[in-house]
Amino acid sequence: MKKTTKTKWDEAAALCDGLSEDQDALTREIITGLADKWTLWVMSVLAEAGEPLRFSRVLEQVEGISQKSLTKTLRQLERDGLVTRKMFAEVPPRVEYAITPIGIEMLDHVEPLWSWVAKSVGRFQEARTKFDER
Amino acid sequence: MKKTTKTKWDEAAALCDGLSEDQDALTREIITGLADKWTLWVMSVLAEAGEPLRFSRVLEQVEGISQKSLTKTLRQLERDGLVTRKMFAEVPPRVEYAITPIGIEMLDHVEPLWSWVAKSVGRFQEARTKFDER
DNA sequence: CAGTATCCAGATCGATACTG
DNA sequence: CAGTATCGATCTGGATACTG
Repeated sequence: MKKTTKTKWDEAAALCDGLSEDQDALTREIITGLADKWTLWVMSVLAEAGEPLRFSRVLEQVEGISQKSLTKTLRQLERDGLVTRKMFAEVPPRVEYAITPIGIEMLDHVEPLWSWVAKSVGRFQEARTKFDER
Repeated sequence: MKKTTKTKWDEAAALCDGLSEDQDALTREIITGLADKWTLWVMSVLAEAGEPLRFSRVLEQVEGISQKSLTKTLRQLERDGLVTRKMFAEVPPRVEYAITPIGIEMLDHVEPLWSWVAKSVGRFQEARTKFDER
């Protein structure tokens, strides 16, 4: 019973065994980062724009985000190579952010999961209702 | 430029538009929950076990988790219908947790993303190195 | 055994004010 | 314009102690 391959999960587990401690931790960190409040939203805004956007454009399009959180989110994304930051030596200053190819790849891999959750949301609602009315 | 379909992301966006506010929020919440420190680990332990596990077995197998965090994680998973909790009226008490079919589906949909990140971890390391040495 | 209750340290995030 | 600095409310998670 324990040795049958019940889920595709085992494949991922095998893959992880081939990673160093650091790499495994980084993998987790990237996944965790994805679920941070604003990360996906910011990335999708940049992806949908299809062109570099200034800080203030992003700030507008990601409704509800604070300047501070946007700065932090963009720095993290830049750090991981998911977006680029280009500064122009002008007055007033101009900074443009754009999604990178890896960033797009990332979104493409997140999308199926997201879609599945969205499609399954009815089942989750049901589960919660049942749970709550006990 | 803006009207071309550049990413699969647009599909997900379209899907989300068909959801109510509540459903959209719940979708996000499920995704966010996935990235919580212990969620995936606990789920994969239950999936790999292939049979119900007692609280203390899970506590052992998820190294480093505290009792409190495990309780919280399991409650959330139970609430969303991803694991079941079965209590036996015995002394000493026995409680068994098992992954549900939806839970397995969920893991199956997380796995491709996880694998991609694991495979791409080298590129992320590179990005960070470059970022740090500036 | 399987929790709950309590305390506490650290992280997070928004709001606000200030600067090159 | 695009940040940084700072403060405070909120949340998170671990350690510890206690209970049906």
